[in-house]
Amino acid sequence: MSTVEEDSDTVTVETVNSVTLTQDTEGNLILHCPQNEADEIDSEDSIEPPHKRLCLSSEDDQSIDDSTPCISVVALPLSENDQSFEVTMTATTEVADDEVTEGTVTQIQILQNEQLDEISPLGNEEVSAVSQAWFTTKEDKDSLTNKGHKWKQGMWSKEEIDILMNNIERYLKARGIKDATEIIFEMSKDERKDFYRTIAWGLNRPLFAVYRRVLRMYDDRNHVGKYTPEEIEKLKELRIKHGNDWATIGAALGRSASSVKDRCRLMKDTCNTGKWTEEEEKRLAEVVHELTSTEPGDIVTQGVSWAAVAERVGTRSEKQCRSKWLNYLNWKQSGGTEWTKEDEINLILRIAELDVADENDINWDLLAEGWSSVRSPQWLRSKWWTIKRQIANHKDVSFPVLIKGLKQLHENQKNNPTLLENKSGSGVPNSNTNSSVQHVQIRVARLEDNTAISSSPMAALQIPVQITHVSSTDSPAATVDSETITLNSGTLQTFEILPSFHLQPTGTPGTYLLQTSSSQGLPLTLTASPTVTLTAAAPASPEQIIVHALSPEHLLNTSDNVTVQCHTPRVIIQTVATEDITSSISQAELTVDSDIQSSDFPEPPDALEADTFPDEIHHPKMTVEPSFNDAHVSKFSDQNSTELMNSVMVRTEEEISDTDLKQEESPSDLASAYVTEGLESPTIEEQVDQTIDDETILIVPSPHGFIQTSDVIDTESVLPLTTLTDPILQHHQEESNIIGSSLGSPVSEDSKDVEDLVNCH
DNA sequence: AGCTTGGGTAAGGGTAATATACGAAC
DNA sequence: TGTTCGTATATTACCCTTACCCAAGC
Repeated sequence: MSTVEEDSDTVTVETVNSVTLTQDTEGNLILHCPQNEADEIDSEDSIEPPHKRLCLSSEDDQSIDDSTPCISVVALPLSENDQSFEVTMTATTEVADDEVTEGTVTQIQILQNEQLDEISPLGNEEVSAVSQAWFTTKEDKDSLTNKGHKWKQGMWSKEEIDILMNNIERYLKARGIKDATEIIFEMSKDERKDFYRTIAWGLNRPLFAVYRRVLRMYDDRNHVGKYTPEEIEKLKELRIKHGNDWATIGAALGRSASSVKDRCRLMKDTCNTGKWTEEEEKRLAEVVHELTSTEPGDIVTQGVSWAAVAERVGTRSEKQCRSKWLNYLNWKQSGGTEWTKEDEINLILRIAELDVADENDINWDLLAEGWSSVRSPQWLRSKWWTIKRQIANHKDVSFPVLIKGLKQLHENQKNNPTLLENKSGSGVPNSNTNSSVQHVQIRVARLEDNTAISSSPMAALQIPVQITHVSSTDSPAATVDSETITLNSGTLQTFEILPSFHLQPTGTPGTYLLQTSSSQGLPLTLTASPTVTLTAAAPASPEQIIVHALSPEHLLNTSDNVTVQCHTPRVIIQTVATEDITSSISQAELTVDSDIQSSDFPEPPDALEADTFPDEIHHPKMTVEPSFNDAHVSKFSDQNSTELMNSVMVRTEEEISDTDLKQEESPSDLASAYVTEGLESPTIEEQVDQTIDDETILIVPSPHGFIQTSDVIDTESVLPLTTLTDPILQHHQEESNIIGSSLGSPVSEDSKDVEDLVNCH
């Protein structure tokens, strides 16, 4: 296991078997690693594996700063024979630029068990106590709560699912089992003895919740989709025949038990659909008040047995009753007022004031209290959901960042009422907040390997690419001409983090489609022949895209001229060579000396849920050499003895601007700059205009990506290649309403936003 | 016998995405 | 008057928790 010299920037890391990084509810990154050999002996048959905590802290910070990522190390039990090593970055840390102290150097501290409590009283114990205990009763939970334990409830995040899938994958690998369904559905309890406990590692969820989640995920009769009329008919018959034996009904229908149970809940022989009659509404109100012992006019949002209500109402299902009551009737009855734009702004501000790190921490009951235009806490939450969706990548943005972006959005609208007037004048309703959304999307993407790439001769050429996707729409302060969108300081910008992307082979050797997740259609193609070419696929967005290509060293060494071409208009491509970073900052070198294959790069959640697991996992050993500057955690491959260094950073646009200008002024400084050919160079003015805002570019690690902080890449290391004019914008002006139709992604929404704004002028 | 472990079931509150209805503007 | 389009409302597939149960092992 690793040791640390705390009095310097350096870190000595010994070989570790396996490490998984996860994130707890406090936002801490938890690095899970197996026992080392000594530990394994010590801990044999012991109840708790040894725990080690890796803490990332800023050299000059006084305390644990909010902006400082904290990495915790927790020992993760693996099979005894497994000496392999794997680093999986599964947590995301987002650090607002303005919270970052420039020049901070982050150290790694790896502390032994006895020191854990000094870092976090909850920390590791919390993880094990919650996720390793099977508890479902209220008493069990109360007991844990009283002991100070907290755990996550509600919907599983993408990160959690990634951790879970990763754990399962490792469990399977360690036991040479190909298919998890063998364990879940075929093995006896005894045979799968430690399965759930093992895969629950790193998840701050009750074991029971993990169990439920796994069953759902692997049940191929789940997620079957909409029920056909034929299925409904058959379901009715089966219901009569088998009553509430959901397992039997489900088996007969090829659906999961919970699915048929849920579907039956929606069916009532006497159920009406569509608009509620006055009579029905009256009845619903009477029943609700009667069953809750309340008076007409009282606000009732909780403690209602909707099944009982539906029973009494007679013509509606429990879901219909609940929905009608919470979203309309109760509010109407109690003399509620209409929801206005001011309410919307108010909601954002109020949520911001709560200063919660996680949306799950919002107390909607409290928030809704005494707010006459709020129909119910549940309604308010759904309202929040629609507001949230103004941010295209809201799912991939941390909550604080999202709030910040929304605040900016609305402040801008407030400060620029002409924006709304203009929009109104051009036929766009003011209330259509979506059309005024402006985005700056920032992401740190990871190189996603896959089987197809692995089998390709070009697979070895793995180029970690950081993409900073800056999408900003126009504002009255901005100038729009036929070729460019120039952003002035008044321009509203919202930052978002794009999710991970994958490299998809196109069939042309060395050419990959750079594919983002389903909701993120980033129109870029990465061509990796001996050169690296980034090509925008049409239709591109009228946004700025800043691409940081972090070239593996072997690539740099073997190819002097890495060419980055971007045919997307107004795309700023910045390549960041590993050595640039190395020379300019203190950093860790992560050396890989055994294979890592596609299996080390988990499939996206969708694919995971479809049970697509790699058959083999290779665990390269890793050495971390001195001066691990920051939280650098990467995926590695030695397929070509590649030493990869991925880094994550937080930069301001000013920094980028500086760099860009520097680049313009002294091209000779481009020690590792890659020449761009046939591309239009941006004017300095453009660059300044684009970056004059004191806005923050937040670049955060994607799950399985890398961690970064502000000082990882300095201005010297980011080398702009070019900016281009925006053909898409031209396209917009030539034939509007076409853009984005084939993308169906937030990018296309962005395009539309710009289009709307352009039309205003 | 009683407790613990490792599940298992049903009920029902809830979420998120989509479909549909509605109404205002053109 | 008809069409279009944005919004509100309704629907529904799926998610998650709670409460309770059970059997085997200790």
